[in-house]
Amino acid sequence: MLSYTEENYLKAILHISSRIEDKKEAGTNELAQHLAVKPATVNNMLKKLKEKKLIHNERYGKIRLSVKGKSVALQVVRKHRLWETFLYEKLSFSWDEVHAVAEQLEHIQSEKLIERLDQFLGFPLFDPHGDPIPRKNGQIPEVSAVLLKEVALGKTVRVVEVRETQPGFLQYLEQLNIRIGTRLKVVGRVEFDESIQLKVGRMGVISVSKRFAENVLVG
Amino acid sequence: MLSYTEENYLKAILHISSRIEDKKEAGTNELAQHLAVKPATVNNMLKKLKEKKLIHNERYGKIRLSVKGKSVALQVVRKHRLWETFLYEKLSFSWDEVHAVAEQLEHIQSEKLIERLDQFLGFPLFDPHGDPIPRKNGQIPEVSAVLLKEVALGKTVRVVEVRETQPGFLQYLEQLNIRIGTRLKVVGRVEFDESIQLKVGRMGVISVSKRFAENVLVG
DNA sequence: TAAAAAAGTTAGACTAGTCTAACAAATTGT
DNA sequence: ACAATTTGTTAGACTAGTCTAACTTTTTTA
Repeated sequence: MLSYTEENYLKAILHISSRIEDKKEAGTNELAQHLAVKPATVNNMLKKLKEKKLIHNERYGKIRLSVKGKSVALQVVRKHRLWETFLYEKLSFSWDEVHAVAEQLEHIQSEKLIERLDQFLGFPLFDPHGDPIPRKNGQIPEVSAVLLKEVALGKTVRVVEVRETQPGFLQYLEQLNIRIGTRLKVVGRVEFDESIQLKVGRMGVISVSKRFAENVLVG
Repeated sequence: MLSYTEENYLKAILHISSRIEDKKEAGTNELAQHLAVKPATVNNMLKKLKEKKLIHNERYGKIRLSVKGKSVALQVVRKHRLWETFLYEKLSFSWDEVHAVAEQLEHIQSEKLIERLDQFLGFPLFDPHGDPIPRKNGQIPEVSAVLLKEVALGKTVRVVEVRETQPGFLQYLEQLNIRIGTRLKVVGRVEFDESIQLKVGRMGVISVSKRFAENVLVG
């Protein structure tokens, strides 16, 4: 049985190494920042995770999850996203409130609880932010989605997932009336700052930044 | 914000000191046994709890919760019992499975979560075991109820609680048109098998078993 | 009522997870 | 290419919670 802390390290490694954007392996500093601890602390923990064969890592080298480590991390993510779904759908939490509480709930140890919760929620494939919920066997539902940034002018698409989960961003989306499933039409592009003009549902046209368009996935 | 461990100590003190049977104050050994740690460990923790003004205790003296300590302990119990109710009612856990998982869930920190859970469950006053669920303000629902079995001949009473909540039993009650609030009049008793004759509402007389009468609380 | 038993306390040590400060290796940017 | 910067490592210390072993106080009982 892994500790709360160990689980968090594995989850953080998974998150960092599955960010496609840049490279694909986690480093000590990056991990430290992600977990809000000091690099020395990370280093210390890496030694333990290596001994437990949950990660591969050699001195001054990058950090990779072992098969076992990845499986644990995926189960933690599964629990996190199932709880988010529960909070959102059953307890009417708002989009931006679910994350913090799910951070705690994801560490509850009970196979049966998760099985039953999954069932109670109707075996959802995606959480309220549109992120895929790993299955019990570690499989991840496909998200055939594309960054809003990549969508051709004139196309109409549907919001499928939101990358950035900080409350401020989610509240902004809420304010713009954009949520999972909302239809968007790309009606313009501004070269100068790479911002994009969108028609939201049947409302007016709004302008969103490049950064915004990199954090919304559509399909 | 108290730690998981501190909360457990307070809860244990509350439990021990509210067992009316014997005396009413907790001792170091008793507490140690209840928490599955050594007396020395308890002693160590008592020092901390005393500093934080959560308990009253002097050298070689008994241990009592302070007002603040009791309030914390009651909230932990509240959370525990709400989660038990959730597991039982919504996730179909059985009577004997709920406790272990609720032990973990009771330490999740989120006011809102508990408020919403309470609401989601319909503000229950008693958990699946019939134990009262302390309210947000620390008030404990009165259990001024009596087993149907104990009711004197000729008396009319109202169903207050059902101890046994297995589906079969509940379906049986449904069939007899008995639910929370139903008026019952005890119109007869059979020595031989301790069964009881009841008049239900303004319907006819029925006969229920001893076992039945031990699982219905009235007041 | 005093010896035995039970209950409670203290000192000192260990583990997990964290920190700071000093140091070492790798990367980068002219 | 090599100095500067970034990244990673090590040693040593701290806190929370636990332990064992030795000790003290209180309670029980012969």
